[in-house]
Amino acid sequence: MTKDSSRPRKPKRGQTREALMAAALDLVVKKAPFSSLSLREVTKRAGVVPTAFYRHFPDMSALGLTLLDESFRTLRQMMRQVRQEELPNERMLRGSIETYFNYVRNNRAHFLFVAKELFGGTPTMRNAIRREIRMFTNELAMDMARFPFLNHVNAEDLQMMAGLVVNNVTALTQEMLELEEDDDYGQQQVLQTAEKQLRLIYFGVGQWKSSNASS
Amino acid sequence: MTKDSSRPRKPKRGQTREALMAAALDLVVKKAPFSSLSLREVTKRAGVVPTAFYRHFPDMSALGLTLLDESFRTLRQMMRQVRQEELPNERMLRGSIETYFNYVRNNRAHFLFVAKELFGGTPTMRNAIRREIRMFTNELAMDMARFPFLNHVNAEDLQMMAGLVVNNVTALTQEMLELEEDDDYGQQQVLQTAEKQLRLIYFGVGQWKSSNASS
DNA sequence: GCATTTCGTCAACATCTGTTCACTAAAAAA
DNA sequence: TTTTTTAGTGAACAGATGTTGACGAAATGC
Repeated sequence: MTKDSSRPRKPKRGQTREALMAAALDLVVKKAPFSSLSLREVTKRAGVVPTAFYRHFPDMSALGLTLLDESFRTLRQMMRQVRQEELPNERMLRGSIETYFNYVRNNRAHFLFVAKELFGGTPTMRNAIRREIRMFTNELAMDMARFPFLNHVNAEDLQMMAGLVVNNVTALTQEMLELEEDDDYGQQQVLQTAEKQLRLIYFGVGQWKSSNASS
Repeated sequence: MTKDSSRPRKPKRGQTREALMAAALDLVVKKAPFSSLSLREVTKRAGVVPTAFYRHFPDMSALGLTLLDESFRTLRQMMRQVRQEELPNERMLRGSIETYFNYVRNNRAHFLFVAKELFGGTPTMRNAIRREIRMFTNELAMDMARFPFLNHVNAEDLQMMAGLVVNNVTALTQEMLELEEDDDYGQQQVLQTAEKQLRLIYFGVGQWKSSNASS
């Protein structure tokens, strides 16, 4: 009986970790929130046996945190790049927005993952995400502090303004994620809305007087 | 053999439906998103046997939709009440905000449920929620259209402005829900931020000129 | 009063879950 | 090379899951 002399049935060795992460991300995109994925489901999609999972992660929540880290690592570096491009003014707005939303478009899976975990995840997960968002807010506030025309605005109010921007961009991102991947018209629509809304905020900021309580 | 002559072991009859809904809501608050609740879990907490579930709902997702309806029914009526209280101006802001956030505080469970389903739920669920939110946005835009000082703003831009407000209030609501129920300081903080942010938007709206494309 | 429908219980099923343990092929270290 | 460590497989477990069907008590209709 001619036994099959070549047996590279599992030629991939050392790539299982990445396969697991990709599988999980995939399932999140086209099925359910991460919190409701089962270990077996993920391993099945990754093409490995369930027990192989434990060679790479102690449990599902560890996978989740790793995925979260991956999601934000690339996002952070993009944000840094956007921030040091130009000094902000009304003209810069459009460019930044386009850069950001293009990034969202090209990293749909990661954003979907984060969006679903922002509320559906474990407390640990939720806190991690909120910490990142707060960090973005802080950085934005610091950037704004460097504008001459915002000199008279105190730190607390700068934080408030940055929060307003971040809240809105977050909401628009979620709106964008709900659209079909090929719905170019809808995406353009969201982008235009975003630009207008940020410009409106920009106007409001110009009118703001920090010291007022009720005068 | 003295048999127990009184056997009111399950004296509650006809209240199971409410018990199931309450149980589900309870579990959502202190455990996990609705999507990850199991039928057995819910019935156990409701104090009934799993099969009793089917007397009231065909499956879990039906329960979810009912819960969603309940959540929005009370919210809608409150919004209507707030809207017809006064004509909006800067002074009205504080009152409306307080009313709204008090309502959030008193209906924590329902809001938590909605927040977690907004992204974690099934497509059906998500669409239902987004439709409600869009309705609020539309109503707000219609209210704004009645202000004299917004006469020169076209319908599309009114929609955009209303969207900005709703986005932000939604985000702040979520922030509020993340706080402990007895964290009075934190809640007050969010409320103050909300007021400032809405006032800033109010300023921006005052500066807005609809017709401008780039001039 | 009796008949019927409503509504909850109980037992049982097939399926899926996370996790264990022993085993082995491949890769790295010696 | 030989040895050791790494990273996969496979069988098996106890428990939880959704759903079925037959049964009975309470509520309702007549």
